[in-house]
Amino acid sequence: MNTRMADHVREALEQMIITGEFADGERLDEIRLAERFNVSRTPLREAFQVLAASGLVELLPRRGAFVRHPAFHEMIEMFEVMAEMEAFCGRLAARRVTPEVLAEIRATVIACEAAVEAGDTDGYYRENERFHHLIYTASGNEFLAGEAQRLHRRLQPFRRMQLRVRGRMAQSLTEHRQILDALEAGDSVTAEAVLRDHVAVQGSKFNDLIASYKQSNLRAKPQPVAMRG
Amino acid sequence: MNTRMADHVREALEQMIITGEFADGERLDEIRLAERFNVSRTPLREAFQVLAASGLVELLPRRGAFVRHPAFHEMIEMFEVMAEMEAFCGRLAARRVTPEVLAEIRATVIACEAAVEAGDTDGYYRENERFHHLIYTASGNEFLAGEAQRLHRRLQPFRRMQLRVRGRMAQSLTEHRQILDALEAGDSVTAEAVLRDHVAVQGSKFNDLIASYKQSNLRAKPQPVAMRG
DNA sequence: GTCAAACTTTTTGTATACAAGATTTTGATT
DNA sequence: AATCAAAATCTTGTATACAAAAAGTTTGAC
Repeated sequence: MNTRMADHVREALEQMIITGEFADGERLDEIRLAERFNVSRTPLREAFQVLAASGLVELLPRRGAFVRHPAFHEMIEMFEVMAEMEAFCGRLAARRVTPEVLAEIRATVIACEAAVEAGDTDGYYRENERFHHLIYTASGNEFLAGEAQRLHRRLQPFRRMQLRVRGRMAQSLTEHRQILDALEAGDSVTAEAVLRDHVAVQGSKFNDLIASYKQSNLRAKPQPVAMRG
Repeated sequence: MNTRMADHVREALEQMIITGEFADGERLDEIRLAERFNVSRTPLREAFQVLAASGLVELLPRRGAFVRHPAFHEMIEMFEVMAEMEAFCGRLAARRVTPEVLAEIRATVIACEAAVEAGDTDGYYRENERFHHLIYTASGNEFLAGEAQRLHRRLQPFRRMQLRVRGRMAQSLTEHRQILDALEAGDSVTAEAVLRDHVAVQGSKFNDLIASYKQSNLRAKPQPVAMRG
């Protein structure tokens, strides 16, 4: 357990930002937040530094901390990178995955099947997270796994939007099974290709994403180019 | 110009860590460093948070900030990811590069040729940095470019070690030219493949890296597994 | 009514103070 | 001499104080 207030505050703010509690460009008021979390400004400002490092807020010197939601094109860019990272994980995993991790992956696919049959979206979401996390681990490259997990986390809210689309869960499951098969067969080419398509935003997924992005409160407000970094 | 002491201190510490001024596992003494930089502990600690976020130091609650050099296998993992990111940049760049950026890339290759002929290692190093940075930009994916640059920066000292190896500069240059040709031809397959091999640590490069790693003062001290994250 | 200069209020960045948790030292005991 | 516990010392984490910069407000000239 971590006893540092700064860490606690960082986690809380991170969650608040990711769940869209602040509008894009909104200033994080040190004094109000300090009161709200019952801490002084010192740990709060330490939290700001970390949030800025992960890109969730932008620190303008002598102006303050401003929350920064990705513009639509930035989100597309992030998904493009995510797809490639997962594809790479899959390629490595097909060669390196251990029997233990493979067994765990198999278990999540079975759990996903159950969730789809039960129409349990939350359950599916949870198992889906576990599936992807395991793919990262299976790559046998801890650094890669860490980076993939970091980006995955960043995209969490947008992925959640996506899963709500009708029929998306069933299609996702089919792909999970294909990936599992490829890993079991040691087929790195298929594992890579299916994972890339699984994550990439293309075809009808693109239009679905536009729709959910517009509805969400994680939109970036359109701004003159000059104001953006 | 940034007037914040915290930022200045962060940059200075970053450079000191990257250039091997601290041993792996060494504790960063807040009081001594505060005196050295002529600041109080507050901005110093803000700098620590950012350094921790980028993995340069590890923050152990109520114990302090400890510098963290990558173990050899971690460095190999980072290069594996770097190779893949650059390969991806190359693939995208072959399709998306603008005439302006392509012209700049051409210019760096010419400058690299001059540096090799003059035996100017520093000059080559500088142009090499510019070349890779331009490849990232050419991908047309700003997020990808940012992440690639971040990792590139992290690997900076190890790459520098590598370039000192005899004959390495000339081989690097040949590959730069091949990459440029592929981009001009819009040949994404070749651009991707050559860039991957260009960055990847394999074959004789692996042995060279072992040698320079051992000599450098960026080694991680071997530790019982339990003590590592 | 508009604009800008001067003043006021807020807010940031940094220093300092202090409590609580680690670490080291000391000294007693075996 | 080795071991352990209590005391002393050092460090971290947080609160608070304060100077300087930014934002907001008033006043006055045109």
